[in-house]
Amino acid sequence: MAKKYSLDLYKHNDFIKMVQVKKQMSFQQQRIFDTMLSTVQEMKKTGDFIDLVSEGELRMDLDVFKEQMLRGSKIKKINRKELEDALEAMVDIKFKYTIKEGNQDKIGTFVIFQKAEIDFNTGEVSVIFGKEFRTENLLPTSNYTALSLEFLNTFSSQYARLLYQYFKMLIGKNYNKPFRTDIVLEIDFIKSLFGINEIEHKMYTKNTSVLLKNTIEPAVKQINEFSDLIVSYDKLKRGRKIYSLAFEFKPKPEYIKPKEEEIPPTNTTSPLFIPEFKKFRDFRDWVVESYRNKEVIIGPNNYLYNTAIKITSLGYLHNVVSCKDLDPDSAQNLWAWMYEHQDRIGKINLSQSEVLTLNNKDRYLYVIDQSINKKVNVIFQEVNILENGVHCDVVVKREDGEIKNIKNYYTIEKLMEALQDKPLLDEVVLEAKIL
DNA sequence: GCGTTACTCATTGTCGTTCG
DNA sequence: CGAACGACAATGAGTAACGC
Repeated sequence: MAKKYSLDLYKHNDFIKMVQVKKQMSFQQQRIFDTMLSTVQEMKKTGDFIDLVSEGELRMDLDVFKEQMLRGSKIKKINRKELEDALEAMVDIKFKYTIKEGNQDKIGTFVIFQKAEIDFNTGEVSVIFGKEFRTENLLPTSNYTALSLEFLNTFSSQYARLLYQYFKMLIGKNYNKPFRTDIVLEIDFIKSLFGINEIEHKMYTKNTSVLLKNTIEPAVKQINEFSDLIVSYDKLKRGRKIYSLAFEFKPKPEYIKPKEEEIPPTNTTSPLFIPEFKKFRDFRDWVVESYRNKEVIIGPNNYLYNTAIKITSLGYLHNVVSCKDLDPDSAQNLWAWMYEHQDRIGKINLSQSEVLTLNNKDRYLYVIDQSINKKVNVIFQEVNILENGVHCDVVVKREDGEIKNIKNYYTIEKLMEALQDKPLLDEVVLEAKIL
């Protein structure tokens, strides 16, 4: 087992230590314990936390503490009675231990918090640790992951709390780049994770299926229902014996989004309706006003198909790919082009095929018409780039209005060379054939 | 704020089934 | 055959919602 999980163990050790402490707590005690940890984390985040832990005392801000108590909980307000209960629950937390190493054979218990006090005048929650309790066991949480009280407090199953925190630790802080999204856990490991032992939970040690049904199953159900994770698992069997569970856990899609979410609002929330302008001046003023700090067009004439242009806060055109403002001449040309192609404004999610089609519509191609075996001019309608990204199919219109296809003949590069603004007469540029 | 009620969770246990 | 599984029930503890 040590071999199998060696990758994670250094991180897990801290966590397991924590869990073993936690498993001895009642549900309420777990809640208050987590509240305390997240208060510390929250204060560290805002820089308000003064590290007094080495002296065996911890001071927390009462408002932050209350805020954390409320997170994810159904209660709307914390009153004095609830604070009293919380303090009582805290001081009641004990840790039982057994040592059996070499000559040593001891059992014992110690309190984790000797004293917990709220001073309403200074607005402080102060906690004094029991002498035996090593504070480094308490605080590693801040190193592996931020507690998600929001979700933790929606769970009514204590195993859901433990399992969820375990997965969160493996995923890490970044939803988009999870540290891990799957793990195989041996049943013995799960028992230690949940703090299940032979003396206190006979049936869970005797009968694995009962263990799974009563602990893992409801925990996974609650995590899937209430939290930001989706969890599934497979039972791995040796013969009939379940020896391990293979878990898969991923952030729910709606929580991975933030990156994508940032782009659409800046790009597509632009005015949906684009008025037609008869005067260039009006057009330009409207575009600058509507698209300030936003991308306005993609792949305009003479630019690469994926080059997006945006309007800077000062109203200048700015090439997003090269990160440069356009020089005055280019800007003037592009403004003129945009005025001609007003339907392109705001469409910034176009594919290469769409950009080339829109940019070249109604230009001319000079080809051989096989049906009459003559060279003719046809009008470019549409291009579809093939999967290889090099060749393309082209849709053209004959003079009589009939639509024809040129399949897989042109490369994109050759097509661009072949397209002309005016009909050609005698020169043969290329020998593309239409049937 | 208090007591009642309904519900969920945690744990143990029984019993029949299945598969090695 | 027997070990392990799985369905189901019983029980106590804890919690939330409700009405007074």
